[in-house]
Order: sequence, then C-alpha cells, then structure tokens
Amino acid sequence: MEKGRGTAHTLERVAEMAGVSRSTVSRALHNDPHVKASTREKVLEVVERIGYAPNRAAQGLAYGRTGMVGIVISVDLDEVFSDPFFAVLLRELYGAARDRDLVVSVWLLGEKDDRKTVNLITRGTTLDGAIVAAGRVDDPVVASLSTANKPFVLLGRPANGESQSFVDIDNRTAERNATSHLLRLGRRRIATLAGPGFAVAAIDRKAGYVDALAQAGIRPDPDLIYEAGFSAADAVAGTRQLMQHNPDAIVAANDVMAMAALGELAAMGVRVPDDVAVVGFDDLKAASHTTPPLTTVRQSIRLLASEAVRALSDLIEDPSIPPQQVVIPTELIVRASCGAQSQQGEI
Amino acid sequence: MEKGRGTAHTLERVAEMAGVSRSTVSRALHNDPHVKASTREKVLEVVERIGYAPNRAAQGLAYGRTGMVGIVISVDLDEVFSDPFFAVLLRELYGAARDRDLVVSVWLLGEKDDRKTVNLITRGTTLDGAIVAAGRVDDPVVASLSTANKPFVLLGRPANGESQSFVDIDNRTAERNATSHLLRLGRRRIATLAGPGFAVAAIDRKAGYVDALAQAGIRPDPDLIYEAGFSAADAVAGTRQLMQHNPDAIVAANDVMAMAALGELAAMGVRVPDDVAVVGFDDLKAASHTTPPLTTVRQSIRLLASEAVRALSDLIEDPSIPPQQVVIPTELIVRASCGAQSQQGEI
DNA sequence: CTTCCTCGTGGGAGCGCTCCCAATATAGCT
DNA sequence: AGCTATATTGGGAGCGCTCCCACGAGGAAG
Repeated sequence: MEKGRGTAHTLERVAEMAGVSRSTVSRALHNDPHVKASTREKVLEVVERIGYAPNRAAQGLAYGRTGMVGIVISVDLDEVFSDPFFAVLLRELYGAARDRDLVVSVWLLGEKDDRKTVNLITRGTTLDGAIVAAGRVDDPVVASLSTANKPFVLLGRPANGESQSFVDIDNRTAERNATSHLLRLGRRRIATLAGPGFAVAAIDRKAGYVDALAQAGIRPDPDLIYEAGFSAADAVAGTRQLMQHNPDAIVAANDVMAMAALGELAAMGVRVPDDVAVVGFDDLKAASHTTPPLTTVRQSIRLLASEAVRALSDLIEDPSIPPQQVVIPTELIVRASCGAQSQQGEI
Repeated sequence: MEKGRGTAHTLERVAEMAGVSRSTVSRALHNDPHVKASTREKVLEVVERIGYAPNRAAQGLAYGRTGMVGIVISVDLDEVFSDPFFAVLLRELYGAARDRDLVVSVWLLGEKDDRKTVNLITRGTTLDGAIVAAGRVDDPVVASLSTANKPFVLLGRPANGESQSFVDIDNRTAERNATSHLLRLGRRRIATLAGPGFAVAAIDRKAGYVDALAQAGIRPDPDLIYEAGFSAADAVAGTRQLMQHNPDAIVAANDVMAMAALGELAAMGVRVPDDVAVVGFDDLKAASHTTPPLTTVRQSIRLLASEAVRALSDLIEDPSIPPQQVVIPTELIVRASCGAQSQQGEI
C-alpha cells in the first residue's frame, strides 16, 4: 500500500515564493486585518498563480473544524427518489449552505447496517455538524448523534425532542386548517391517507386532521383513516379501500399521495371535487398541473432549509447555545380539487 | 470564532489506558501482524469500551489519504430525482464501496456555479478519489478532474476519452440488438425517442439504433427520430410527434421514456404491441409491471457500480496504473411490448 | 555461553496548518 | 532625539496520526 501523498503546494511554499512567513500567508488568506495591504496582494498573487489550495486535513487538525457539514438522509432510498420533496429540499439546502460558505456533502443512509458511516458522521472529525432528515421516530442515527457531542439540526421535530435542535413546519396546524377548510365547504365524511405511523410528520398531520374533526364535533371514523407508507402505491391501495366507505373528501399526507389518489379516483370514475374533494400537502410544482389542480398545503422548503443551515452554523460557531427550535408556518393553497369556488392563492 | 476542538478520544489516550504505546495501538487497529494476539485484544477492548474512532483529519494528514471517496453526480437534479436509475445506481455504489471499506459521500452538482465545491473535490484533500456521473459530454467537472491529479472513474464513457478511466455499458451494441430484434419481428418503421444529443449514452444508443437499421438496409428516417431530454415529459411530446409518421415500433432511450410512451399510446388508443411495439432501456423494476410488460435492455447496475468502485480503488492504490476502461455487456429482456411470442428472459 | 535472528514494542519525526507570543518596524508624542 | 503605543511580521508549539528506526527479550544455532 503505497503512501498517497500528492505534490500539492503548501503554505510554506507559498510563503517562500512570496518572501514572507507561513503565518503571514495564513493571515492573508484569512483576511486578517493585521496584514499590510501590499503584503496581502503579493501573497494572493502567488496563491492565484500557482493555484494553491489549503490542505483540508491539516486545517481540520489544527483548527478542529473542517468547514464541511453533512446532510444526512436517513430515509428509505425509494422514498427519497420518488418524492420530489427531497429533490427540492436538497437543492434548497445546497443553496443555503453555499450562501454561508459551507461545503456540504450528502450522506444517504437508506441502507441498514451502516454503522461505520454513522460512526464517521457522529464521532469522526470529517464533518463539523449535520442536518439530519430522519424518516422514523426511532431513527438510530438521531440516537447516535445525541450521544455524540456534535452539532446537528433535525429536519422535522423529534418524537421526544425537548432538548434537540430542529426545524420543522407546523404540520399539525397546517392539516387542521386544511381539514377545517373542507368542513367549511360542507364535507362531512372526510377520509385521510395518513402516511406511516412511524413518521413524526405523518403523526402530526393526522393529529391536525383529528383536531379539525373534533372542533366540528365529528368523531374520527377508523374506516376513514388509512395508514401506510408515503408512496403513490400506498395511496392507490388506500384510495380503493377508503372509497368503500363513501367518503366525500380525502386528505392526503403529501402531494405524491394526493396525486396518486386523483389518478385512482379518475380511473374509478369518481368525480373530483364533485363526488370527493382531495387535498394534498407540500405544494409540489406538479400540484398545480393536476386534473383538477390540487388544493394543498404549501410549506416553504426554502425557508426550512435556510433556517436549518442557519441553526446549524450558529451551533457550530458556539456549541453552548441552547437547542435551536424553529417551527415554520404554512399556507393553504386553494385550487379546484377541494371544490371551493375561489381560485385565490394560485401563483 | 471559537476553536472547535471536541473532547474526542485520541490514540494516545487509548494507549495509556491499555498500557501500551501509541504505535502499538495504531498497529492493532490496522491488523498489523507484528502485534501479539493478547496485546491486540487488550487494545481492541479499550477501543470498543470507550468508543474510540480515529481522527480522520490527522489520519489524512499523516497518511496522505482519507479513506473517503466521492460520488459526484453532475446531472440536473430533476433528472436525478425522477429517474429511478439513479436511485439504484447510488444504492449499488454504496454497497460496493462498503464491501471495500470505503466511506462514500455524494456530491450533487446539479446547480451551476459550484466552483468551490468542484475545487474541493478535484484539488482538496477531502477525497481520495471520485466516481463521476456526468450528464453532458462537455461537463466542466470532468475537465477539472482531468487536470487535477486525482484518481477518478467516469460512469459512462467520456466523449473523447482516450486516456480517462471509465466504466460503461455497451450502449451501442445493446440498442443495436434491441432494434434488430424488432426488425426480426417484422417491424419496418421503427422510430426512436433518442434522449438528449449532449449525453454520450443517448448518442451511443442512437448510433446502435442506426447500426441495426443499416444492417437491415434501411435508411434512418429523420421523421422517426425524436431527440430531446431523457424525461417522461419529453417522451410524451415525442410520442405524439412520432405517431404522426406512422411508426410500427418505438425504441426509447430509457425505461422512464418507454413507460411514458406506453401511457401516451394508451391514451391515444394505440394498441401495444399490435399497432406499435415499444422497447425501453434499463430494465427498471417497474418495467415488468407495465401494460403490456416492457421489452427492454437490462444492464447490470450492480456490476457497473462494483466495477467502478474496483477501478477507483485500484487507481487510488496505485495511481501509476494505466486508465481503467471497462465495458459491461447487456442483455435484451423480451416481454410483451415488442410483440414477440416468447416470454423468456422474464424473472 | 556467545552470537544472530526474530518477534514485539516504544518513541522520534513529520504531515500542513492555526494559534499565540514575542520580535521588529513604524508612527505618534513630548 | 527619546520614548511609548501601535502596526506588522516571524517562528515555536502542537493538533492526532502513520511511518520508520531502534531496542529489549527470547529462541535457535554455533
């Protein structure tokens, strides 16, 4: 096993070429005000000319930071790759991180038994911190992170998260509003495609749905609640089953499911919104192009991402600050699928 | 900016606790045969007990390697997240890397202007090497990697890649076989949904299609060639356009497009395979559940991934070896959509 | 009972960087 | 000019690890 040292430039070499010391080069590169302008220019010129880039490993060793944060996605890969939500999320996280000059790498933990990688993330010195999206309440990565003293921010509140940092959207209120909206439109037998019982987001959304019913004096009917995965296939199966109990509306836990339900209802000859109203959650781009256009809850994934990155970098900056907990409001986007007259809220 | 040093354990601490020297601990951890079995056990016991994990930065500094490889996906994020191919690819790459004890991180370069990240990948000391999937013939990351002296392996042959390492499937032969199969079944007006002209895979597949026609003495008809993106939407538009020229078969550049074509043909009332035969490419899981089941080209993504990882680690091990160039054969999976009687090849 | 090996082990050096303190240069005052 | 305050700069130490050389303890061989 040959040693893998390259022939990259070093600080020392730059210093020599610029006729100054190591320290001065370092200072010049870090915009230290204690460097004379002319010296800084001289140094930067050399750096530019020879294409010097600092050795990350050495920086990390000396400084104790790497400038790199991880985005850890501990969700079944099929789900990650079938729900456009994740694409948007990742894109926004990238953008937000770049705005703060952080380099991000993605760690997909869909597979079981990835202890080594988990260890690297939680204990190693590869990452300064991480933003973690976990699909399950009992995610082992989250457990592992809370014992390691490494800054991290959860996407979505933890099941029992008194003391962890997270950024979440107000799922419960959002789904309550969506359901109330349907009630206000006169729907009474409102069913839900609730998503998996092990996902906090699904649990919260279902709770919001139940809240709204309770507020209207309606007792939730177990026949009108279909709890399974978050996928289109689950939605199709769920729609078939729910339709046996004559609902007049379906509240889906996300847009992927709502769109699948729309498709299945069409195939069954059920008219939307005349026979059954449908509302989704996420306001994916595709939601405005369905037939009929989908009424759904819009969450600002951009805000979610930027808040997560902000919280994480604050935490990295000063690990002693209290856990950051941010809840982002949502907005009900009313389109045709709920049967409301108005079309306001459309882009 | 406070210094971010954690309180993680060090080699020295482990050594002290085990009553041996730093070197011995290091040796024990690296399975150096020069360590007495009893000593090794003692060391490993301590390591296990206190949860010691080596400091990657220090290892990287001292050894010149990080043990971390990157998977760089320089493809439009929408495409990455809409074609299941990438999900399978990523999963297989993860598996193959784990088999070799490499830690992988994913670098999504869908966004423009990510120079800093590119620089980090190509010049920094964060990664020992990278496996790169580039969507375009003229991808800037590929250019940047070839000037940096860092080991990397391309997924898919480069446009002009005499001297770069790559692992590819034999797209041209595969599509030739698929097209020939249709010719053998008596189809004569074979159209193609060719994928984008800037993607090498699409170019090669189209070349294979043309090869087969030429072999049968048929001159390619521009009206029967639709060149656009790789997406379902492109396929729908393409199918509509191609159908105006009365094809009796459609060869799609991937399964996502083939499936979209199937849907659009059904919507148009065109019978498959009676009126128009359809073949895809990739053999996604979904391909066997379409109506009718899709005849398609199966490529072993697993083999692709494991060969890529193997080539990369060989290259990291010894950068002086010649470029690794692997071409993986494919297999035509005959199902109902091509109109062949036989159903062999089915799983 | 020496001498030579082998096995197992210890510790120095150094990877490239950042921090810190000391040293020098420069400027500002009286 | 003489002296202090401030602006710049230099270089040592050390981050945690791997490599390499050297050293002590047993055996085998003479």
